[in-house]
Amino acid sequence: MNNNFPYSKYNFNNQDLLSGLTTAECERLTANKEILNFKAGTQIFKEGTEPKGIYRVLSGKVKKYTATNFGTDHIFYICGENEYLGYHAILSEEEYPDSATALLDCEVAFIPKNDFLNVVSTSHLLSQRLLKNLSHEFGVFLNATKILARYTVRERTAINLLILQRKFSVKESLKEIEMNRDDLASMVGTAKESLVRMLKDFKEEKLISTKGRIIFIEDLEGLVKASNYK
Amino acid sequence: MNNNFPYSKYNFNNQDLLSGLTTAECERLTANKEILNFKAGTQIFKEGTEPKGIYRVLSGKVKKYTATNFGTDHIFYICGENEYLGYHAILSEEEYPDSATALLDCEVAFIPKNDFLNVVSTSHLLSQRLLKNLSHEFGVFLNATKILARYTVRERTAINLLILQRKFSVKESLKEIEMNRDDLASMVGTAKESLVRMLKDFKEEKLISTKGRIIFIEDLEGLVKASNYK
DNA sequence: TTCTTACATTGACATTTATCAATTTTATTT
DNA sequence: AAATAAAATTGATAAATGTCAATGTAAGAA
Repeated sequence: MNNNFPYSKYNFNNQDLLSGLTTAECERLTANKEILNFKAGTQIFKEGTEPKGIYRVLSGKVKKYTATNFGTDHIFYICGENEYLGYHAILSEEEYPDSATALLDCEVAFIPKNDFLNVVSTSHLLSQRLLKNLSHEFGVFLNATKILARYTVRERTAINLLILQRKFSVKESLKEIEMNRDDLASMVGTAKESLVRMLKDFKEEKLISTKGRIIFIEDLEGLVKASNYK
Repeated sequence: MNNNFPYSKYNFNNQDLLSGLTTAECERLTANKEILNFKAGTQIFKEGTEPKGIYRVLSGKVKKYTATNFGTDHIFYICGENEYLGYHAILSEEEYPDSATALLDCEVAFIPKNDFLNVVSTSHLLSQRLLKNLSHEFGVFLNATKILARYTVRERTAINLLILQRKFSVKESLKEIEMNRDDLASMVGTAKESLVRMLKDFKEEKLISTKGRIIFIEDLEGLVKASNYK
C-alpha cells in the first residue's frame, strides 16, 4: 500500500482459526460438518436466538449486524472468505448478540456446537488461538467505537469506503464497491439520504465515481485524507 | 430492579477471572505481584505502548479510553473493583489498543506478563474462563457500537447515566454519580456543552437533580424511558 | 420489450449538535 | 477568608445531520 490507512485495525480474523490442528482434531471437528448455501439476502442466524454451531464462510460475503428496538440496524462487520461466524455466542454460553445475513450468495460450512466445544476443550492450540483472535478483535472494536463516537459522517463514510474497498478486492488493484445504500448507511451509522449526499460530495471532489450502485474508488489518498484518520 | 434496562450488557467481567485456580497456579501467578497506588488522574498505561503485565483493580475506579489523532478521547468503559485491565494486549501480542487512567484514587495489583501467560498456557480453567469473558465482552461492545451508531445524544446521555448509576453504586439504593463533565461527554460521545444542556433538560423534567458536579438520579423509570432502550 | 417494483437521488426544511465566547460556580491555594 | 485557578454553565450562532415527500433510475418479471 502506498498510504498509511491502518487496514489491520478492521479485521477480526487475522489468521485461520482452525489451521494447524492435528488430524484427529480436524476429524472430530468436521465429523458432522455440513455445507450450506445461502442466497443473497437470506439470514444465517438471528440475534437473541440459541446458537447451534459455528460457520465458516467458504465463498461470498456476510453482513453482521445488530438491531435497535425501533427498527434500524447497525452493520458492524462484513465477513469474507475463510472467516468464522457465530463462535462468540457458543463460547460465552449466551444467545447470539448479533445477526448474520448473506450479502452475496454464500457457501458456508456449518460445525455443530458440541463438536466445536469438544475440540476447544481439548486443543490447547485452538483455545490459545481463539484467545488471540478475540483479544485482537477487542482492538478492532475499540477502533470502531471511537470512530462512531468521534468522527463526522463525512469522515466515517470515507473510512467505510476504504474498509470496503479492501474487503471486496482480493487483488489490491480492484477498486469497486457494490453495496446497496441502506446497508452502506447502516455501516456508517447515518441516514440513507445523508450517505447519498456524502457520496455526491465525494464524486464532485473526484474521490470516487459511480455507475449505478457500483462505487469506484478514484483517489485513494484523497479518501484517506477525507477520513481524517491516522 | 424494577425496570428492564439490561445492565448485564454493560459489564465486561461477569465473573472473577482468577477464582478457582489451584493453589499452585495462584502462587505462580502472584509470585511477583506488586501492589501499586495511582492517584486520581494518573495514567496506568498508554495506548500504543508495549504491555508489561495485567492489572487488577482492588479499589477505586479506572477509565478506559482511546484517543483520536485530533485530540479528543472516547471513554468506552469504567472499571471498578475486582475487574482486570490490560490482558487483551498481552493475549493478542499487540500494543495496548487503549489507555487506562485512574478516575478515583486506586489500589491495583500488578501481575507481570510472563507470570500471567505462563498460567494461561497451563491452566485449562483459566483459558476457558478468558474465552468466556472475551466473547461475552464482544456482546457488550456490539451493544455499545449500536448505541453510538443509532441513538441520539439525549438517548445516549440517559443510557450512560443509568450505566454509571449501577457502576458507582455498590448498593442499588445509591443514586449519585460524580464525574466531571468532560469525561461524561467523552463517554456519551458528544461535546461538553451538549452534554450539559442535556443534563439541564433532564433536570427540568425532574429525572435528575444536581449539587455541584454530583448528579442524583431522581426518576430511574423516567430515565429508562428517555433512553429509548429496551 | 414493457410493465412493475425496488432502489437511488434530490429538494426543502426541521432538528440536532457543535463551536466559540462569555459568565458563573466550584474547588484550590495562599 | 480572600485570591486564584479550574470547571461548569449559558447564550448566540453556525454547521451538520435527519426527515419527509417527490422524482428519477435501474433491474427483474411478465
